Amino acid sequence: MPDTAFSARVLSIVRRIPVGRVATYGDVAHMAGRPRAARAVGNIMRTCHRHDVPCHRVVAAGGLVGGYGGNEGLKRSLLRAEGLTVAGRRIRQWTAVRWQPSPSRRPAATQRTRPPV
DNA sequence: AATCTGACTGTTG
DNA sequence: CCAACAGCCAGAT
Repeated sequence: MPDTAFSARVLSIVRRIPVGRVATYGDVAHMAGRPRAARAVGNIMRTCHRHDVPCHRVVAAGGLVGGYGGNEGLKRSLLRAEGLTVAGRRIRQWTAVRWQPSPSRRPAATQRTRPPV
């Protein structure tokens, strides 16, 4: 994947997603400044094989697991290994595990690093 | 520059 | 709930 400003922003954002939390392709696109580039984010994830980028924490809209290079089972396993519960293609406790870097004005105080199990 | 390709998404039937 | 469709976007040809 090329070394563009967009992909660099996307990668740095994905790297910040905490263990046990997830963000949608659209969320990442929005954080990267391209609200409608969800599909492009998916393409970046698809071609990013860096071990320091937790691409399995980037999921589809509505709490769906989404794709993973034809190995969605592995993606589910990785998410479960981080404490998430996955039923079929859907992630449980969706609103609780969805990562939002700045939900309000006091991120640190309200921010939860791990889901309430 | 034009076209094709999807780890996407919202709408519609 | 599922499938088809139509937008959308960055990257690769």
